[in-house]
Amino acid sequence: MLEDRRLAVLRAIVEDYVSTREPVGSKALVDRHSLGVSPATVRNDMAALEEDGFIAQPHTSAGRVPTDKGYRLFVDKLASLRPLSTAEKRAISTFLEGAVDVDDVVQRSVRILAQLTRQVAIVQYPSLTRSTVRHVELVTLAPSRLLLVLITSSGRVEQRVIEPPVPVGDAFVADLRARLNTATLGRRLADAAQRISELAETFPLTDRPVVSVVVTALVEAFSDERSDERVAIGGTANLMRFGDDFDSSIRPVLEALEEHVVLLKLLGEATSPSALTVRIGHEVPYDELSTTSVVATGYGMEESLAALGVMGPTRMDYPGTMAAVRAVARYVSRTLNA
Amino acid sequence: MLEDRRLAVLRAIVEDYVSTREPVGSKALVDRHSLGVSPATVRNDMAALEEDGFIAQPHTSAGRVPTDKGYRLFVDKLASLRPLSTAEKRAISTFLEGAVDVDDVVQRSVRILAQLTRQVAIVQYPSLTRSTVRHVELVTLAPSRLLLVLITSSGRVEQRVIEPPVPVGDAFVADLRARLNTATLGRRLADAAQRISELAETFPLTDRPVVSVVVTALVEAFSDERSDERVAIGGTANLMRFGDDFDSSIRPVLEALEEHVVLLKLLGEATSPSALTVRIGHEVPYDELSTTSVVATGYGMEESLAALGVMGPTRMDYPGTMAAVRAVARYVSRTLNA
DNA sequence: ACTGGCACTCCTCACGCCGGAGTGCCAACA
DNA sequence: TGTTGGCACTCCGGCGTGAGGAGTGCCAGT
Repeated sequence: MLEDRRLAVLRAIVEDYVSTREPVGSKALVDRHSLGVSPATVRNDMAALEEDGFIAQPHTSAGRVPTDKGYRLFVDKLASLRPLSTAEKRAISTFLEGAVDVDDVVQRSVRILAQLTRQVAIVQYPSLTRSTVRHVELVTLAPSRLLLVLITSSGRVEQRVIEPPVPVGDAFVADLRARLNTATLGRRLADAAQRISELAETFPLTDRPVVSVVVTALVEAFSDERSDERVAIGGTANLMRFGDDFDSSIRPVLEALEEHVVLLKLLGEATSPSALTVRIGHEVPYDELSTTSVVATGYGMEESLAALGVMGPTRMDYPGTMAAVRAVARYVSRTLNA
Repeated sequence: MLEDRRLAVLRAIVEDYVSTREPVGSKALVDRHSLGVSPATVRNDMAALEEDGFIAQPHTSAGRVPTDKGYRLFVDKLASLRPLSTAEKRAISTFLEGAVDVDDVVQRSVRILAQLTRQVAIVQYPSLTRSTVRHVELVTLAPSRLLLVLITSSGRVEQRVIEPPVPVGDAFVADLRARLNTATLGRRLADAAQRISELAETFPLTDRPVVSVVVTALVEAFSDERSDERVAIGGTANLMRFGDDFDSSIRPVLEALEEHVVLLKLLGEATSPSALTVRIGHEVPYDELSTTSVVATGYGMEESLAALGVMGPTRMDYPGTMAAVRAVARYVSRTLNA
């Protein structure tokens, strides 16, 4: 009972602080929430919460502000995901359905996510590594110039221009193409790379040099992780709403946004599509971002798996943000799968 | 002589204001520049310049600040492009040479441009419309599922998945592929679109429905201007250096950066690779951006033409910025052409 | 045409004051 | 034991005042 009320007080503090952006005092708290007790009682609870490190006061005799630990408890124990309105769901759904290819899906996702959460949104491009080979195409552009095209089940297309050491005939190319396809079709990329490396050895020695360059290029395309490293960003203008101190709060975020490696690390741990990862303040693995939180999750099916999320001030609307991130991830997964 | 000195005073005011960010007074001017006259004389000149609308004072008895008109005169008449150091040239050159494909060139350009100018850099992806068809590939993914891949001379690849109304055989696909290629190879995209529209009519009536969807998709890919509309952005963190008012100065820029259409319009007029376009303050076609300037230019050869530039406060280092923009454009053109 | 001097304007910053919100503590009460 | 009202205390933040300084415009002198 006593514990219960303290948690209720913490919840109220978090909610008020998130919406007002100002330290919240005992009086204001009982006014705005029906806690059924007097301010004096609340003060006692606050003192206890502060003792335990869940809240803090910026200055003596100012209102209380949640600490990172306080937000953590709030997220873990107190927050129920606020379900999105059907209008919002519809918006996500129809907006994503308009996408014409994978890139477009990613770009639309980042927009809708930024719009829903009113934070900075980050979406990682789907990874190739878990997807499978849908088709390998080998085209003669010129006698000693081949075009290699790899199409994956995730809908991504990688291409390479290859210049074999000696000119090759059409028949040879056709044969090679057929063999490459039978060896790799439907396999996972890492698996397929293995297969074609073996495949090279079944060719007569005279053809080896040509086969070798093709295989090398293809293996490179398989393991090409550039698309893993790509991210789309949106909602930068929402940084304005931080309203916080310029230098200590916004600059690091803008700088992080330029460093895609950093963003990937922030999204990094969130690989599972089922779980939401929430990093609050100092839990974020960069000191400069210690006043920001990251809410992320994985999306996609096994064959094209990546992460998306948002970045914002620790003082953010966790229930709403978490719900939005989860919802967008689900719809994106569904869209990609269709 | 008298006119000459007034212009010298204007130049000095612009330079000082750009570097100090503070209104500049007559005393400070004669101290920092060897004008050979007394502050009182300078004051007279200033009064005349203000009369003509080239400078203004924020408050009575404060220093003078250049107006948009003043900056305009400065860039038109007074500014000599400050040549880049050889170290900077080397940096641009080697950095761009490391690029592996067109996308990479664009992304590297935007980085180097942001770094050199310390402003927000914008680079439009090269346009397809002037490039030629290098190869059209048609692949059977499933009996009634085709993949269409278009490779252009600019190195860009567009792909579409097509679902023909009836299943098609491999022989038919091969024939269609051959015909598409002979009809379009080496032609400009707009031209090629024309050809294949005609091509459709040479097929027997029974095949028309299938041919039709393929042709439609290909024409769409030809005329697809999405790549025209794509832009890369960098140096957002440089916004911090504005140091100006948050809301009136930075917010509109951040918002513009989200609206790629706006950015394209800003770059829009700059299509010629030879000329620099400088829009100062109110000359920028958006009211919200009336405290920012845009320096842009075209880049690339005829077959892949686009624009790049930077965006910053009107109070920017025009000589340096213009030189950097021009230099990067040249190096990018050279890199793309190689 | 340029210069030095001078009175005037007006911004900026520092200081000090005061009000108000909030706290902690205590004594009283259920 | 937990809750409540009262009370003295703290300290932030806004505001008016005043001194200082940078800059201007004007005028008379060269």
